[in-house]
Amino acid sequence: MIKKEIRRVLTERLVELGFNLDEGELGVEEPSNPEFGDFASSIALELASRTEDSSRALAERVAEGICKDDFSRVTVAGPGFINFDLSPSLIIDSLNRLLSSSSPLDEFPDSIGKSIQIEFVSSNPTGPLTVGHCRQAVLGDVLASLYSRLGYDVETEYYFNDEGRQMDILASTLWARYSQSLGEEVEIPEDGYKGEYLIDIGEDLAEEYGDEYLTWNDDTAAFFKNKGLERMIRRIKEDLSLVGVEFDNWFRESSLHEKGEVDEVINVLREKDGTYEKDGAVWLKAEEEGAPQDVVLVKSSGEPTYLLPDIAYHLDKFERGYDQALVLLGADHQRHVENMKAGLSKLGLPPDFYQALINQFVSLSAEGEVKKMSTREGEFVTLKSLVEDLGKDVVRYFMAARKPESHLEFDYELAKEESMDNPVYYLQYAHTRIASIFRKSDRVNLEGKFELEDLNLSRLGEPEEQELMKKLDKFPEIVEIAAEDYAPHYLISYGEKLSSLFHKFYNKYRVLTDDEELGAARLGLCKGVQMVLGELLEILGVSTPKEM
RNA sequence: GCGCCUGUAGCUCAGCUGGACAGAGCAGCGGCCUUCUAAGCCGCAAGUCGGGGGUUCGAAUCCUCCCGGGCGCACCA
Repeated sequence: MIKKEIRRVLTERLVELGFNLDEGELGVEEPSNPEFGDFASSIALELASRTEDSSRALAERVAEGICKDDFSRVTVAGPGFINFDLSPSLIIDSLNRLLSSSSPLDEFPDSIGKSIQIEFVSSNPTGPLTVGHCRQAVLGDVLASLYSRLGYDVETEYYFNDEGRQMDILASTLWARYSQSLGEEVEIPEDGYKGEYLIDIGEDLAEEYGDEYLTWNDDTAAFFKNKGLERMIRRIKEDLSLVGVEFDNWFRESSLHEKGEVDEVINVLREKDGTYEKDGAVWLKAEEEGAPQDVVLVKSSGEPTYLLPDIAYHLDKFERGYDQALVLLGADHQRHVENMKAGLSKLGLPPDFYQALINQFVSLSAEGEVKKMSTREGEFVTLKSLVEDLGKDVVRYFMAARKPESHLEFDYELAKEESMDNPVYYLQYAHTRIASIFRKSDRVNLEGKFELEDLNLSRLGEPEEQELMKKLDKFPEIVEIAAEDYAPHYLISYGEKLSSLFHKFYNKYRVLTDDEELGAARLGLCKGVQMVLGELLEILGVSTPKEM
């Protein structure tokens, strides 16, 4: 990465001049105006106040001493910006490194000895997954890919409640549906789950078990609870696999109770003076830890609230040895996050262990198709219907395209009808076009490989070619900051820009030309673009078709 | 009322840890296919970055107030 190199050179020079500053703190920008070079630093503007010099004079002093080998130009502009123009050889080296590596992210080690656990979706098995869950599924899955590319040890986990009131309601509703499908006059419970999915499962069970369970008793209740849970989890897994998401672990809340971890946590919290009793309930002293107000851990009925097992769950994660636990939660859980932090802080966990990424809701631009879809499905648009209508690639792309903390307005019309204008195809098409060129080229063997030794990349002198090479160089940094900022959408912005540069290049120049040396160099450039775009699409979980 | 998120072109949104004249896609208008797939390219038009103050050499970006939208403020999960 050239940017890192510039940062290093600049830091070195500043140290030489007697400044001591933290590495990485140094600002290096990519100016929007090409006149200001490939990279620019405003460091002199920031540091000038510490010296006798004007910012302009300081910039000049800094620039003077910078080794010029890697740059065709180092200039001082405006009030004291230092602008760098990269030398062609530096850019070509970068492409050369890419072409001789097995992946654009080779520079990241396979393992950095850090681990992150990512929990997402975690919807309780009482209904089908919706578009909201779908966004989270995609975000979580992409983040997991990003971290694993960076060398983290990554584990994804789905946490679900498998007992308690919700499961009882699931059981009684399912029993009612089962009975109905056998012709019995049974009403579903008032607070039951009304969606059609339980009718299907009820019918299934009726077919499989006949009238064996028509009488409601403890055994029947247990039977439908088990079956309901099993079938719902199966459906959730099926839905997730439709968008290409698979979890490493499925974690049952009941296992925490079985192992006594919930009781243990409340005891530890008591010991650490983190709780008190009021009105027959046990409260967490959350306010002391920065939460807006104290919250109930154990109700006066003796039942734990949702918070307590979740604290126990995260202690469990901590004890499993992860360095960091990231949880994706919907906007309505913001308060819960504050309570969790308070609870974990009382337990003495490191403050940065628990990380929550709050994502805002998804709304569908409600026209035509969408409305039909929601009446068919009941109250909500399901993940399944969305993917069946639009396909995995489109859904994943759209769900990852916005920053998580923004509302996502899913443009259904654009996603569905406009195959021509649909942005997801734009990236895929760039990748496919390259595949097509390779098919036409006799320099490329069947595996898409070609000889690198005789590539003369210095033939790539056109501005479009230079731009492409520079852009390719930036990919690893994009992956890094997308992971750090929990911002998968950086990949989308970058990918659209890279594809755009490629399409422009493709339109203006021919790759396969009579000038063999030039053609070979351009094939090399195409290969680089394909490697980066392929890696990017793979992280996003979007396919790379050979033909479109 | 309080807290979190959000308000950028007609629409949907980018804008990297504040940086040098604000970007993209869609929609609109006008061009480009005997040559590697036109799912593409080129051009035109379009914005007081919600509004007012402040910090700074420099603000869409930081602080503050106001206005508008989403979510939350349970012994629900």
